[in-house]
Formats: sequence, structure tokens, C-alpha cells
Amino acid sequence: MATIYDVAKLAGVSPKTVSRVINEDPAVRKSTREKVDAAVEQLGYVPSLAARSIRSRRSGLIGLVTGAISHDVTAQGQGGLPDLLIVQGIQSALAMSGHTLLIADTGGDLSRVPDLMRTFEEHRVEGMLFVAKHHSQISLPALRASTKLMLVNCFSDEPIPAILPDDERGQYELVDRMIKAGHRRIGFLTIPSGMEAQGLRLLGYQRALAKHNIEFEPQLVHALELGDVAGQRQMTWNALDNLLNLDQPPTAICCGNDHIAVTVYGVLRSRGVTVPDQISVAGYDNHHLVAETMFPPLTTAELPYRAMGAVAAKQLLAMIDGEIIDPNPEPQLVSGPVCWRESVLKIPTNNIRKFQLKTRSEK
Amino acid sequence: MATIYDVAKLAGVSPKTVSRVINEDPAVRKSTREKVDAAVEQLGYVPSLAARSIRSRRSGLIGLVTGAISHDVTAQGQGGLPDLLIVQGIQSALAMSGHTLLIADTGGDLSRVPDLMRTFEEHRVEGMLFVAKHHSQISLPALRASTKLMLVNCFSDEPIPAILPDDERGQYELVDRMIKAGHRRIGFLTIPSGMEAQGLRLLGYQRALAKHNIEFEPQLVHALELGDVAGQRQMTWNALDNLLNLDQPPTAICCGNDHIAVTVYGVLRSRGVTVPDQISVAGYDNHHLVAETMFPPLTTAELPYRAMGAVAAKQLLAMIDGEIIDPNPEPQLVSGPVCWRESVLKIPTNNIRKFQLKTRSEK
DNA sequence: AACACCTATGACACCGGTGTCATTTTTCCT
DNA sequence: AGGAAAAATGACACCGGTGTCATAGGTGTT
Repeated sequence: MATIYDVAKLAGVSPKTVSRVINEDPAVRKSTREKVDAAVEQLGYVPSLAARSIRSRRSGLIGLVTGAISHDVTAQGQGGLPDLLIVQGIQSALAMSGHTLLIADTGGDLSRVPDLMRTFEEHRVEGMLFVAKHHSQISLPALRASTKLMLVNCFSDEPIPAILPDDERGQYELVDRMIKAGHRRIGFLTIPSGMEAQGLRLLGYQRALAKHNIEFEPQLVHALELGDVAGQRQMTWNALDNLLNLDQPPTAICCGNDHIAVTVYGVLRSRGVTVPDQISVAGYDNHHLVAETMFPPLTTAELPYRAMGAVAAKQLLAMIDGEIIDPNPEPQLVSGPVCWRESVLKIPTNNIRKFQLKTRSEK
Repeated sequence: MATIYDVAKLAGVSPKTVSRVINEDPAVRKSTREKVDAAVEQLGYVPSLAARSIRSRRSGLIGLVTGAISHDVTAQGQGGLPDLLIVQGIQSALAMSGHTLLIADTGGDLSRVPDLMRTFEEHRVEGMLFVAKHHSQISLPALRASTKLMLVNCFSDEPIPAILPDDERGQYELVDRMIKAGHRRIGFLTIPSGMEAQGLRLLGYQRALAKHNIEFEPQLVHALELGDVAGQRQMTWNALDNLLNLDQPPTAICCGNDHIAVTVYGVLRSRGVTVPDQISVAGYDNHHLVAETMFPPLTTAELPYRAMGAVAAKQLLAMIDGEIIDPNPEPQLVSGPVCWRESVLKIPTNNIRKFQLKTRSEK
């Protein structure tokens, strides 16, 4: 591959002059510039960022560590692929700044993170991002103090700046809107109880109820713990059975995420209960592929993944540029909109005939 | 940041000796190695790959250009996010070889590709991959001949090695299996007619019919052209209406992809037709998130995205290592399995009562 | 024409590593 | 102990650029 020296020789100038042309230094005579440009063209010369970065101390690289890519979509119904939207948000924000994204994947194994970050340090990245699959707490290996690091979708004991989804507020606004639509008894099938988002969303649910002076009834809340596809369906079945057989069944059901809502649709359908005429259903995540193609389209709260990525990237760039010297160690919350679709009825009904609820066996 | 010279001074040895220790050269006395290691530890020294790569000509970087990351999931029901699985396959294959993945995104704008590839050349990547959203033909900017490039999920006029899904075979095997399950009249709602995969899958469908001496009936095939969510639903509705009102309605319907199948489920349900009892439905893609959570779970042909990515990465590495001097310019086809689930009945029925099909208006 | 002054270019060292080869130190053998 | 062979280490140039400063070349003024 051609070097700056080859170009210099061909153009009959010094390497430094070629360097000037490459870097658009105005102090080059037009005729000289043309000679050099011609030589560059002829040789197909491309400058080496590696060589340049040695001197300039700027690699133009940003490292991203994630499990998002290798996310085993096959194995778990949880969450799924959408955290890749975070990567998308990051990517688009970085592209504009002229940085290139270096991506490494944990393959689901967090113990590989130190190695991956080490590799990034060897590449002299100007900053790093760590993107988690789910809103969760993590602990990372110690890095040199000068390393700019940003957590996305997770937080740490250490004072590392983090970007998180505002789960509490999202659930609050969704339930608030459902109550305003007339619902007063709202069932809640939550994601597994160990998950960070579960507690926050439950708080949002309760805050919305409290705002409207509706008493919180624990019997309306069921946590769907982890399990395989069949297990998930069975747990959903049981929970729904429980809710629908209450003396006063709920007029609406909030699901911990959109995939639970899919299962709920299926179970309700096989029991002859129609959505939203007989009961309303809402999700969480706004997993577009799912929520929009479901029938009826699903009302849900959006997890603002892309926005979180963009915010994180911009903040990291500001840290790199020295604009933010001492980042706020408190996680920054990003909230998403409520996506109101047809699965929630504005005027709630509750015309589920009891006899339909006796059937128990599935298929 | 500490350099090899700092370490050398602190350890009381020459820089070259430090280099030897870093590179695990066996010709270093144990006591010397320990001194150096201690200095490395104390200074937190991390070698610079940029400096190293200048001399060794090996950057350890692989560039990946894609629209996958910035894929606007919101806008289109087509395809969706799963091409990211290709990235996943690539990533896992590369990680094992000690290469780091550099990712750049077109943001949906192919005209940015030359710039992105240029940036990769500046980073002196050892090879590049181009991943397309859909099986399609593309044309890329000219690169220096020595650049190792691999196309994934697309092909080109130029003799660039490519990895493609075997759409024809996937559809063939799916339909073959459906016929073996007893179906002889199989409707086909294809993806838009402009798409590469549409023609190939139609060929597979026809080949399967031919194998079993079933005449191909064009009236059973409807192409669903592009449109918004509502338009898609309307087109699906019309096509289904057409199929179900035939004198001999099909006992099964193949959908061009899993998302069409979701819509088909919805439409059939709103017309009171049950799947699979009254009619069987199959998809294409095996979009896990969708196919497995649907009720009943969807029979579909898998698009082997992850495998394609892995194959592409391995082939690229082989090219880099000089094992493949002259790669086959013919695209390499990767086929995926049929995923047989409950949406296709083994013994087909056709007990759709005609009067159910008169209803026309949706909601 | 002589001088000052500004502009364009080049010489050279340096960034942080590594390859080559010479030199020093250690080991082993008689 | 002395010397040869082997092992360990170092000196130095080089990879492909850029920063610094000196110098050559051109212009304008009187």
C-alpha cells in the first residue's frame, strides 16, 4: 500500500507537503496541490489513521461492549432483540461526529468484559460504552481513571455515568391514561420479580392508582417468573384464570412486556374472550414488530431505546471533548411516550360471561 | 498514557526487552520478565495497537458496513430487525480469531457506503463485509484490488464473493413437507414482487408441487405489494377473501414471511376461521420472537442468518490468511431448516363454511 | 537594484512500537 | 579455570505519518 513517501516522490515534493495537502492546509500553492492530488489519485493513496493517531493521540474510535449482538434470541422470550436499538441510537449519534464504532460482544458471558475492554484500550479508543440487555445493576472491572466510560441501560455501584429508561414514569403514564379512559380495575402481569424494571413499573402502576384514589389490590398483580415457552404460557394461563374468576374481574390487563401481551392474546382467544371488547390489554416496550402487527394493535409504553443510545453517545462525546469534566454520577433517566392503539377500550366493558371461564385445559 | 519507554526505564531494561516481554518471547530470563511485569503493572501500561500495526501491517480490524443497525423498524413491516443476526454470526466467528469488529452504518443511505469504506481503509482493516437488509442485488464503489471484501445477503455484478440464503430450497422443503402432510391445494401470499427472494421462493414452491405432480395454479398465488400497516392488512384481507372464496379453497396458506402470517392470523380470526383446524398457515424467516409466541406457534422456514454471518466471517478470515486465493465468484448458498410447529395440520381439513366468508368489512 | 517581508516548502526529530543484528552475559564442558 | 556455545539483552533503524523551525522563493516598496 502506497505511503506518503511514495506520493511525495511521484509528485516531486517533500512528504511534509503531501501531509499538508492531505490535511487541507491552506498554505499550499494551487499548482503544488494539483501535482500532489494527481499523485494521490494515481497511486490510490489512503492515509493511515494508525500512523496519524500515534502522533495526534486521537484514534477516532469509540468502543462499545454489549451482549446485544449475541443475544440468544432463540432461548428466551424475555426482552428479545430491541436493545439493539440502543446501538442504533449510539451509532447514528457517533457517525455525525466522525467517530468510528468498535463493537465487541460478550457472547452473554460478562466475565469476558475485562478482556474486551482491554482490547479497546489497546486500540486507544477515546471512550467506551457498555450496553446491557435489560435495565440492571452491573459491576465492571476497574479501568484507568482517565478512561471515559458510559453505561447504558444499566447502573453500577461505582460512580460511572449511566443512562436508564424511566420505567416508573412510563408505567405511570400508561396506567394514568388507562384510568382516564375509564378503567378502574386493572390487572398487572409483571415481568419476573428479580428484574429491576419490575419494581419500578409496579411503583408507577401504584402511583397512577394513588393519583386517582384507587385502592391498590395485590390480588390484581401476578409476577410471571422465568420459564420456557410452554411454562410461560402455563403461568400466563394460571394468572389470567385467577384474574378473570375474581368476583369483579379487571376491565383491563397490563402486561409486563409486549411478548406477555402476545401470549395473553392467545390465551384469551382460546377462551373466547375478545380484545378489547370484553377486556382491554396493554403491553410495555413498544416492540414495533410485535405491537403493530398484533390484532388488535397493542397499546403499550415505549422503551426509548434509540433515544437512550443517542443521549449516551452525545454525553460521551461531550466528556471526550472536555465539555463535561465531572459527569453527574446519578443515572440520567430517559422516558418514552405511551403508544395508544386499539387494544384498550376507551369506555371499558366487562361482559365476560362466567361460564366461559371454567374451561381449563389448553388445546 | 505510559509507553514502552517508561516501562523500560522503570524496570531498568531496554525498550526492546519490554517488547519481548509483552509479546511473550521465550528468550527472556524469568527474573527480567518479573521486573518488567512489575513495572507494567505499576504504570498500568497498555500497548498501543496503532503503533504496533504500523510495523506489522496487521491492524486486527475487520470492517462491517450495514444498514442493519439503523434499520428503521418503525417504518416498515418488511423483514425487520433479524438481519442483525447476521452481524451476530459474524461477530462470534471473528471474536474467536482475535479480530475486532469495526461497524459503520449506512443509515439507510447507500450513497454513504464509499465514505464508510474509505474510513475502513484508513483504519487499515484486514477485510470488509457488506451486509444487506434483504436478499438483493447491489453495486458497490470500486475498491483497491487487494481489499478483501465479502457480501452477505446480497450479490453484485462484480466478481465479489457472496453468501446468500437458499430461498428456493427453503420454500421447496417447507412446501414439500406440507404436501407430505396431506395438503394439495396451498395458497401463497408472497412478499412484494420486486424482491429477489420472492422469485426464488416461488420457484421453490413450484418445484415442490411439480415433484408431487400437483398442477401449479396461478390463482392460488397473490403478491402483497408494499404499503403501510393498514394497506398491508387490506391487501391481505383481499387476497385471503379471494382464496377462501374459490370453489376449492386451499387447505393451507404459505405466507411470504412471518409478519404476513401474523396479519393472516388476525384476519382469519376476525372472520371466524380457526388455525389450524380450518386452515393451515405457514410463514417464512422463523423470526423467533414472532413465530414462537404466536398462537398456535407458526410453522415456518428458517432464514439462516446467523449461519450466513458465521460462514461469511470464516471465509473472509480464510481469504485474509491467504488460504483462499481465488474465491469462487458464484454466491454460496446457505440453507436453513424447516421449523414445524402447530399451525399446519398433518391431516388437512377444509371445513370452512361458506357463509362465514361473505363478511367483508373489517371492524 | 537593494531591501524588507510574507509565503511556500523542506529538513529533521519524534510518536510508540518492532525487526535485525551486534554485543554482552550465562551456561556448559574439558 | 578457561574457552566455546548458547542464551539474553541492547543499539539502531524503520514503520507512516506530523510538529517545529529553518530556508528558499516570490512580491512590493523606495
